[in-house]
Amino acid sequence: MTTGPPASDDAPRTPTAPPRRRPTMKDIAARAGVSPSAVSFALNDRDGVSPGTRARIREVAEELGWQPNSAARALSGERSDCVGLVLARPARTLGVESFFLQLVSGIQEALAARRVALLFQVVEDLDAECATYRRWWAERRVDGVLVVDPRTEDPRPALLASLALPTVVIGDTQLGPGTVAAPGAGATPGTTPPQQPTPTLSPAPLSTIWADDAAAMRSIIDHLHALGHRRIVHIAGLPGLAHTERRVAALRAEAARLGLDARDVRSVCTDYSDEQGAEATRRLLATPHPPTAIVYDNDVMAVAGAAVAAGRGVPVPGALSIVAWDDSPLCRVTHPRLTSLVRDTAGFGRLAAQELLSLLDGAPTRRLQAELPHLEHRESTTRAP
Amino acid sequence: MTTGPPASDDAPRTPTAPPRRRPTMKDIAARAGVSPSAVSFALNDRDGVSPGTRARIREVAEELGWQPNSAARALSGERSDCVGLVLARPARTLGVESFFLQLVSGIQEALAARRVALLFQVVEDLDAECATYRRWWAERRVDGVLVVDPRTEDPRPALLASLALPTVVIGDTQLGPGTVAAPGAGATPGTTPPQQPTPTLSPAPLSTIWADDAAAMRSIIDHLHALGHRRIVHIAGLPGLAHTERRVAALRAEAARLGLDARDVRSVCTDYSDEQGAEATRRLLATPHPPTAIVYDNDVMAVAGAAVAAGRGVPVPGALSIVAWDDSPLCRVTHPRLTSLVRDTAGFGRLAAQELLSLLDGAPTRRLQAELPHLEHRESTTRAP
DNA sequence: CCGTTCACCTAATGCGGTTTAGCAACCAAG
DNA sequence: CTTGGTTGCTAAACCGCATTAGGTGAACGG
Repeated sequence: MTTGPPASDDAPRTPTAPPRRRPTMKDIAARAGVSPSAVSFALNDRDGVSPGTRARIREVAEELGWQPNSAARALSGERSDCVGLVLARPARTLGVESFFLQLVSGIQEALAARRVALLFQVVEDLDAECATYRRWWAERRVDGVLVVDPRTEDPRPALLASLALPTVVIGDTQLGPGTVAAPGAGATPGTTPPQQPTPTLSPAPLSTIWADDAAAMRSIIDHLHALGHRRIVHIAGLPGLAHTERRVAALRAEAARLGLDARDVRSVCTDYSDEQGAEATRRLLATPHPPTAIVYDNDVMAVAGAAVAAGRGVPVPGALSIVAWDDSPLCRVTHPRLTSLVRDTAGFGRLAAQELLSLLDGAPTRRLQAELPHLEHRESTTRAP
Repeated sequence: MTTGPPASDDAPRTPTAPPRRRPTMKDIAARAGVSPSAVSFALNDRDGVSPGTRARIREVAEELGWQPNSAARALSGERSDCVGLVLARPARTLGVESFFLQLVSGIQEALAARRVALLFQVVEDLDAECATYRRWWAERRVDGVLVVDPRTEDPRPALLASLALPTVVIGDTQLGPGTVAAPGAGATPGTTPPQQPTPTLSPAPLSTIWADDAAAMRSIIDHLHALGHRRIVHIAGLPGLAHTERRVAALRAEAARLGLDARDVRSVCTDYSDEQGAEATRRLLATPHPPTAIVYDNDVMAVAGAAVAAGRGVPVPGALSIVAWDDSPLCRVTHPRLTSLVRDTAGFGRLAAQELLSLLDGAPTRRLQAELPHLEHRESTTRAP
């Protein structure tokens, strides 16, 4: 025995209790009368074991309730069966959005099926997020990571590539409509143009799950335009985020297409907090020609905005139509209930996690498009006054 | 073989890039001209190394950017530097409450300081939660766990005790005021042999962080009572949860103390969802003698209830006062803003995580009381009509 | 002056798996 | 009856770290 002190931390100390030592493959081997290697082969579906022996080993393993020691696996197998997710949001905006827990819930569904665990970390900012990746990499904690809130100038893909951590970006770092075939993903080596020195030569696979924000924005604007709205403001989220920029660009493009004035149809950026959503709404309603419709980039700001309107005596939807990007129970508890863009967030997470598992299996990188969201018409939108 | 191609997953494939193999202690040893054991001693602050050598080794480790391989540590050191948190909530009620992300955020603060990671899992129900603990135990994934949403009849403490997993229960399984010293910690009902020599010999340490729900409920009821309210309904959460039962009991006791009729002051259980919160409110307002004040067990139901009142033309707080248990931005975006019970949820999580770390260090189990919450008076409560 | 202690370091072992090399038995072919 | 190739298994090395048992030289005490 290597443990000098008689009782190590979680060894069974009570002699009365049944020995609760976790069974190892050696135990199985002894019980089945074979060598540990045979057990390893049998349980990992590798050949070199006869069907009969395999069955017997499986039986004993079952009987003993054996489960692989993840640390030992990680040490020799070079994989930890663990993926990471870092959420970098200032504490202030934490915990109000329904988005993340839904996303995580979907992610887990996909991971659980493969016995892969999720390492989760909440940090304050992007620097801390990068530090977390470095630490996870150095400690071999994770096999890959899921990246959320991609930005227009995002250091993370390059960092993760240099760390050789398989990655799935949830959302898209690209501004364009996303029809380009896997530009940053390092699709096939050899054809890399020399202009981009390192990023194309990515040592780590990186896939992207993208949502067609432009199409979604079009559907919202078309809906409002059809209702006669001509002054529409988009209260956006954090300006650095790629999807914010995409939505802003999409709004501008759509306004141009419809021949609407850029002063009447525009975006205002916020930090996603209820305070800034309310403040922006207050400012807009105080202008001489207030918008007749406001599109909010999340549910919390939409609810906050609706409250501001109510507080100022601006009837919704009579004088102001409201659309929330992202549905949640919040949008249904207000009065009137908010028209909102419904996305299958859990499904989004599931898709991302499945893609990461594929990458870990060696599948080629991809750009996957998430299901198109749809606009759920409720009472907060109506004809322009 | 897990990977078809000969190159292993994270071996440096690009000759141009610097060899990105993670440095090991052996590398440090070679570079510092000592044996690997000396490196281990030096980096773990064990004696047996001279100050000079120790400094040199530290320097080299720093220079190489060495970080311990968590798998190897876990394998030999018997600790994974990882703790687990399982959230068992039906998907429907997920992601609306602000509570969990705040809690997790606080937990991480405490864990990050000690380089302990958090394994996070969202599951559907209690059975799945228990299965997760078993799996984590079998796979040696975690050194300990944080348990949330304790119930009155809770199988988890016994399970975790039998698995010898150090545990901190966030909230309290007890119904009473909580002065009893950790009674349910080591009791394993089924396996207790008749001799039973030492009941204090608990197989796994279990600490509890408890919040004084009774005092909190008293402060709310006293506030409402002082405002003249005599018909007060408490729209509670899930009936199985210990804190729900505590609040219900506290309400009953307080009503008795104030000499209020149990038909006028009572609790109604829900599942925390906005739907049930709204439905309960609707039913209450339709009775011949509707309550003049409602206390909601979470923010989402409170907002939903306020919306129902608004929809039915019941002025808040004119005809109905509303109190939300747990503050969040939600309570500030409604109109009027909701009076709510403010707790330091992140602090709660921090405390729990610190306690778990203490347990892992071998500290004795404790019952810690969380900071008392306070009632934030806003516009949703006023004198009874 | 020699045995003992002590400080400092090295060698070796084990954690629980995976993986490669090797070995015995069996079968078909020569 | 030997040869060569499978088949089915075992032995052994290894992953990166912690730990324990040795082993060396210097200081020390008698």
